[in-house]
Amino acid sequence: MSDVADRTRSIAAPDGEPPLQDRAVEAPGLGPLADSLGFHLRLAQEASFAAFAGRVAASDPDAAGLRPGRYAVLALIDRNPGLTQTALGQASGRDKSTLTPVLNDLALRGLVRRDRTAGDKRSYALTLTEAGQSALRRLSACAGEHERELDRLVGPEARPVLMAALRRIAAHLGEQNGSEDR
Amino acid sequence: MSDVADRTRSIAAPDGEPPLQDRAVEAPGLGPLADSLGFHLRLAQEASFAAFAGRVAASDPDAAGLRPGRYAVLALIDRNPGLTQTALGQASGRDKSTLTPVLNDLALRGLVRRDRTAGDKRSYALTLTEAGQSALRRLSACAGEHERELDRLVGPEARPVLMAALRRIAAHLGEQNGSEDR
DNA sequence: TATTGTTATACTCTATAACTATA
DNA sequence: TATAGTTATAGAGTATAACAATA
Repeated sequence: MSDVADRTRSIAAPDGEPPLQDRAVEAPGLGPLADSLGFHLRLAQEASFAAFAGRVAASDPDAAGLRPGRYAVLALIDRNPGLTQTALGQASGRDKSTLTPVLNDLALRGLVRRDRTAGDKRSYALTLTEAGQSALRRLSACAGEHERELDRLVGPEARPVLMAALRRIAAHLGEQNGSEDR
Repeated sequence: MSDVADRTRSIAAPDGEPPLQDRAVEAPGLGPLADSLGFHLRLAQEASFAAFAGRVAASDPDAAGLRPGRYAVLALIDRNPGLTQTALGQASGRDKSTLTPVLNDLALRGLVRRDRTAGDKRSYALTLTEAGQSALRRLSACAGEHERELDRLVGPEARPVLMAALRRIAAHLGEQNGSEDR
């Protein structure tokens, strides 16, 4: 425990990794993370997120700032015109307070309209403006390319397996956590 | 386009979703997101993250605040004792400046030691303290349970397919984005 | 009383740029 | 000049709690 450099040289490589010397200096090993689904889920999600954002920014300078989260909001409103912010929050798994600044931003960009509903004067009916629909079309094109790239990487046989696994993880773990009332 | 409530009632359901009426009111449809790998990657990752954090908090009140990111840092240091902060950043895909507060926190908790190296006086050699090793053991137990739960959800045949797919996504999309110099 | 959306506030995670001390 | 780590700062994303308007 006294000689750090020495310990660095004498790391064992128990499971699944090539036993290298000086690995800490050259290329750190992942240890137990190397075979962790949770860890790789995070890496893949981050990479996917960044790739989508990069694709959007590259294809349309105006759409800068329309990250995946905004795309999801626009797509959900487009698909469910007239829905309320609370419903949108439930659909996207966010608190209603989280959506206020998001919708402010989207309304300020002229992409989303908030109309008071006739029935319940507390809530807003959310719809896309013309500009919002056109922005969504452009984002959808990027999303389509992105999805095709993911499909290409994953491969046609693995895709349904991957989707089913992701759905099961989200559904079953999501029940336990975070779904309290939101 | 004038009657929002009417539009809400007349949504078509092109691909893969049950054609429901009043869906915006009852249960918003996901539209193109329903079959999106990227979207489900995000949902699954968030659920996994929350489940891990919840498990840690439940099993050990002292470990509150040791989220998955901290676990990864501890595991990487344990596996690569003596590595520098820059190397740790590269291994975990974060900028070095991101790690400064993280390591401050872990050092303050008495879990990580930063020793000046003999060779290069600019860098620190990172190691776990006794407390750090014991904290990592407890976290690893939670991580193990978490991984087993993921395995159970995914199923034994799908697991290697899922891992391979996640690796490919992270590796191939990660190359294009975000890997500039970090 | 309960619910919709807003506000105030705070916390986490992340990054860039400028700085220091070394190299 | 270049690198290791820190600091200052900023921004995105998230949440909780309290509030006003409405139900």
